[in-house]
This record gives sequence, C-alpha cells and structure tokens, in this order.
Amino acid sequence: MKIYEELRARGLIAQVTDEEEIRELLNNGKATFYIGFDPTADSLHVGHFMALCLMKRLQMAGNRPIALIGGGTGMVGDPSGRSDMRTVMTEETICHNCDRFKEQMSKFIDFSEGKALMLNNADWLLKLNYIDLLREVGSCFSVNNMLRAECYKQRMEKGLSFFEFNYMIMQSYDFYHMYKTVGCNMQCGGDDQWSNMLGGTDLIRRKLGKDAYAMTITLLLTSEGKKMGKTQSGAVWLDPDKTSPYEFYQYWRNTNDADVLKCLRMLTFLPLEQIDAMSDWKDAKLNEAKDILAYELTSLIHGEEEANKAREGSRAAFGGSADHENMPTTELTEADLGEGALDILSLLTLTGLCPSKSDARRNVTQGGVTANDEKIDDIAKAFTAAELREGIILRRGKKNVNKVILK
RNA sequence: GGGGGAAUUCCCGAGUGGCCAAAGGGGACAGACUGUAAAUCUGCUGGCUAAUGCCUUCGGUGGUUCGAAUCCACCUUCCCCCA
Repeated sequence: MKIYEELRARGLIAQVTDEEEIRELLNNGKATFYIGFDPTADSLHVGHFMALCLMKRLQMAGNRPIALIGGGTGMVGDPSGRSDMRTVMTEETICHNCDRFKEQMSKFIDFSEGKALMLNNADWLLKLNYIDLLREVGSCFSVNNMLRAECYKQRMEKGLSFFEFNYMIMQSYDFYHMYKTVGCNMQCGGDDQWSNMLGGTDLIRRKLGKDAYAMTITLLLTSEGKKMGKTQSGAVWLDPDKTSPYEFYQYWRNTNDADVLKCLRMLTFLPLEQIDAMSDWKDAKLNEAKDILAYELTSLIHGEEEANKAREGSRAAFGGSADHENMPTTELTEADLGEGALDILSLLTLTGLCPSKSDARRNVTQGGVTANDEKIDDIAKAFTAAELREGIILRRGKKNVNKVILK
C-alpha cells in the first residue's frame, strides 16, 4: 500500500486541495512539505504528536519534511478556534520554547543530511517592513474572504483584534517564502488550520502563478468531541519531566472503548492488518487493545525501556500481584518525619496524591484512601518510622498510587 | 471621537450593604456498579483545623461604612450602539 492510501486507510486525511496531484507527489516522494509548530509552551504535547507522526510517515515514504517553528508567528498567536485572545508571550519565552521544540523533534525526525529541515519563521518574519509587506502581499488578500474564513467565525462573535487577524497573512507568507527559498510545495497541518493554509496556496498562485498544495489531518477528538490529549490538569506533554512516562501510559490505557481503534490507526505505526484484527475485540478483551495502544505510544515517545517500566508499574498498581519496582515512588527523609510518625494527611500531600490537606481529608472521609490495601477512614491515622521504612503503598481512588518509603 | 454595558471561586452563571467561602449547572474528584471503559446513582468541590473557628478570594488601586462581591473615585481589559 502506498503512503497516500495508507494515510487514507488510517483515517488521517481530512481535506486536500487536489487529491490527484497530492497522491502523485506523496507516493513518489516528491513533496517538500512543512508543518508549523507555534511555541506556546516549553514542550510539545499530544496534539503535536499527530503532526510529528505524519512527518515521520511521509519522511519514510521519501518526502522531505520541514518543521517550521513559529518564532515569528508566535509573537502574534493564532486565533483559530479560540474564543478569546491568547496572552502575548515575551520574546525570551518564545526563544526558550523554540529551543525545547527543536530538541524534542530531533529525537523523532531524522534531520541528518538534509533529509528534513528545521526552520524558524522569526528569521524572515521579524525582518519584514510593514509598508513593504502591504505592497508585496497585502493586495493579494481579500478582507471579505478572510472574514468568511471558518477560523475567524468564533471570534467574530466575541471580537477579534487586528493584531490577531494578521496571523493568516503571516502564515501564508511563510508558505510563500519557503516555496521560493527551499522549494516547499506542500503544507500539512491540523484541520483547524485549513483556512490559514489555503491563504498560503492562494498567495503562491497569485504572486507566482504556481500551484502549491495543502492537506489537513483529522483532528483527534474523543468520542465525546473533546480534543484528545487534554486532561483536567492540562495537556499531556511529551516531556518526561512534565508528564511522566507512567502518566503518559496511563492516559492512553484509559482511552474510551470507542476511541481505541481510531487511536491505534492514527497514532501508532502498527500494520493496519494487525489493527483490523482487533476490531472484533469486545468488552474486557478491549482492554488488551488499550494496553497495546499505551505501550506503543509510550515506546515511541519515551523509548522501549521506559515503556516497559510504565507497563510494569501499571500492572503492579492495577493487576494486584507483580513487583512494585516501577510504581511511582516518593522517598522520604528523616526531615519529613515530624514526631517520629507521619499522619495520613501529610503523607497524601507529600506524595502529591492530594493537592492539599483539605482535599486529603475529604478523600479519607469519603473512603477513597487505602494504605497497603487497607482502607483508611480515620484522618488521624499515623504511621511510625518503622512502618515507613518498610514502604507503604498508598492509593487515592482507584487510579492514583504511590509508594512511600523512608530512606 | 461620542454614548451605553460588563469583569464573580476550574468553566458557565446567580448574587446588588451584614444571614456570602458566595445559589444553580457543567467539569473534576471520591463511593457504589464495572473491564484501570462508558452510562447511571450518591457524595463532594478555596486554605488551615479533631472540632468550634480562623485566614485568603468576587479585574486592579484607593475611599465611604461598625461592616463591601455588593456603594463611590480612578485605572485596566472586553462587549454593544452611533461616527
């Protein structure tokens, strides 16, 4: 199966400007395509992961990816799909974030020998002169059309500043610039970028009379219509310091039944036949598919070793038996110990299982806390140094486990 | 440029001098049921405290008052109408 057909089969392709041409380009490794990443945080997250996967897939098929870091566009911020204005970031923050992005991407995409490029649009956008820009490309944009664009719809109700309105022009300029300088003939991105991307192909046609292409990938939504990769505590990060491999693994392990196959297809590199074979797995059997999904993804991001640890940790936490080696652990020192013993509420906060003592108290009172599988319902319960030295397995609810041990 | 309105705890949103840590809903969390799923039902939802209670919070800064989320002044941001 050729790459284009595979992307289709995996359900990755959302919209394309010209299916025939794009199939031809991609299947023959003739595309130089770019995907933009706005440096809004100091780590990539699951949302970016889809894009990285796509890059890798296309690269494996012989195409040349360009990872475009939005050091310049990040100064403005994309209003697409947002209901309010982004906070404007300082230049230092943006630079810092750009560097971290580069680091993370290099682990995933092969940048050697020009097989892929990494560019930063700050290099050309920051130099632009307002009047020159207006004269050069300003005439190619119709405000009427821009206002009709889907990506501004939401903002038309709440208000959109001129500042952010320019984002589309900058993104279009990127494409145009890279078309001229590095032969970039295609842009890929999330489906929410569609109108911004069309701005670019349009600009190239108007300015150069050449065809360039755009392709969007399906946004990965949960069956409830929410963006995948968001939890109540924020995004699921690829940086192990921000989201531990264990948490990362657990995130996928808890995927909704309805979303498992879709995620396997879209995110993993497992052969389609193998994934199709899982399609009649039902009920408890589906848990195996979730384990595969979680393992595959953790392994892709954090490596096999970490994936194994995460899987072991998870089995120890939920499977009962197994060893407790890889369980999330908190090491205490004598200094944490008050009067020779530590009460349950302090333990819960020290391990991070509960954010505050009030919350810890609530959880204990509601019967959600166990220590070594014994339910704790007394908020005054304390553990001695000797008990702590043995190690205690604390649980808050079913999914939050932490082993405390006094060193 | 002129006029009118708004800012509330994670989100939406009530509250218009004391009874307000602040209604209601959503979400999150915990319990029951399960398959580490979904749905459902129950509880719970600022912090400290064994508890009584105390402390911090209603865009910001000052002020009026015994007492302010609520009144006044100024500032900031946003929305709407007219130009």
